[in-house]
Amino acid sequence: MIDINLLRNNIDEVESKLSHRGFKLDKKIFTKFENERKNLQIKVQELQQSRNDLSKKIGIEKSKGNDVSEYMKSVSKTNDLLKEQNDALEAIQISIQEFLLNIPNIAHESVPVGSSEKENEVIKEEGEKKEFSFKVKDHVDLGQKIGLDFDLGSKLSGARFTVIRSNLASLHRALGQFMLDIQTRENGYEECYTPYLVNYESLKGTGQLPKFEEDLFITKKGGSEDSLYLIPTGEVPLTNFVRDCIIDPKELPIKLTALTPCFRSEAGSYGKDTRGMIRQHQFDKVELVQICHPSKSYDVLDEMLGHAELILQKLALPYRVLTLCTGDMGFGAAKTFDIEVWMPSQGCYREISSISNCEDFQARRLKARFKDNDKKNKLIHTLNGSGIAVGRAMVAIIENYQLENGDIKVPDALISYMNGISVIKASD
RNA sequence: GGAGAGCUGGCUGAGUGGUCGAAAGCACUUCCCUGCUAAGGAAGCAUACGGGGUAAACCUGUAUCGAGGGUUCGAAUCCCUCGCUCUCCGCCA
Repeated sequence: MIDINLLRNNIDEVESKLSHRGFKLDKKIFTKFENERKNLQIKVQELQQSRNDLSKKIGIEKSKGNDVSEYMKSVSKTNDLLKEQNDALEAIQISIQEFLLNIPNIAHESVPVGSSEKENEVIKEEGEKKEFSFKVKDHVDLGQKIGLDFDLGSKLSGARFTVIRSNLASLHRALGQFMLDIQTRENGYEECYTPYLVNYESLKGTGQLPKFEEDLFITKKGGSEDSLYLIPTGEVPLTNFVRDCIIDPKELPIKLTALTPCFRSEAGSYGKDTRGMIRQHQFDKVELVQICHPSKSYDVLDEMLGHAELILQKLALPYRVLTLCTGDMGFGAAKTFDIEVWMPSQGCYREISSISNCEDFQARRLKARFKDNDKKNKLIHTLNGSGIAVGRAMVAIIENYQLENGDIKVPDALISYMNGISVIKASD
């Protein structure tokens, strides 16, 4: 949520900045809401004041044994008027709140302006792309021989679900453990285990709700109206740790990580990446979250990029880093780096990690603050990133580590996690 | 699943219809005193959102005692619904 005061004071500037990300700000309606709100609020508060004064007087006079019927008459008139005005005020406040909740974050000034992924800026390319002396296969062809079963996933659950078996399942597990170990032991994050089902408030806090409900899976308790949502990313539970908290600045930065499954309905992506396990309804990811002082968040963003890159470096996978342009960023982000890994079969890079600084956008929704030196409560900044997506990392390994006979070499960094297995054999 | 107890400010905890945003203690901040330490004294000390003020200081209002609704001129206090916590029993990975 952006600061309402920005809209009150600099609405034209906000409008122009939001237009860079393809968001049309309805200035007229906001101004109308605000004027109404102001008038109503003043009226309501005046009425409340006079009711409070009168009620107090009634108490005092009554205790003296005086007649209070005149006061009673007057206060009941006030109350009728108050009820009417107050209802109107509540309605307008809800409208304003809804309006605010649907506005995306404002991009940081360093973010390139653009309308689509084409305008994203490549910052760097790292790692060496292997030269293959044979015709490379994609992970679908390779995977089917070593335990990647799309048909079975489809039978159990439907499209975009996959079963992984045998040594490949071990590799998948090894990847998750490996990443979590790096992030905790080398990069200093606290390992967390969190719920995978979260409530409405949590998703509102990180920005998925109310706007993006169609991207989520919703569950219902048997026989109950209450619903819980499957997390679309570990960012949701981890970032919500600080919801409704006033944090001692000595505790900042808070660095959290968790290996969680992620559930996404992928409602808007029919026909995209239907082959293979690039885009699934369910996938695992090691999430990194930092809660930090506002003055530090851009340093932290760079630092977190390094934390994600480290995984790719240790796995010796070629990758590149992009700064997303204004038009390609997520709803809550002020600035986002994407890491893309090299996929030999497609001859292109595919997203494997995304690291974002949300500045105070989530913190405002979360009411996550810290006590500053001047003793005022100020909003903290939140950052999140993948460190990194497990399923896509596995796909990248299958493709980049393939041998001519269809076997997959296990990256050196993972062998110890694989009980010494160094090759996943297609012939087994 | 059954039975019971509870939810008040950073914490402990009083408050069962009126002048209560809320006693008291702890913690914290500033000041005073005492040559250190310890102890003592004074004041301050919730949050959000408004209005005034060029702005800061400040002045002022409203709301908030788990959440929502109700009764009432007036609710922390009474009623209803929900959430959460704790204890005991049962069940269970």
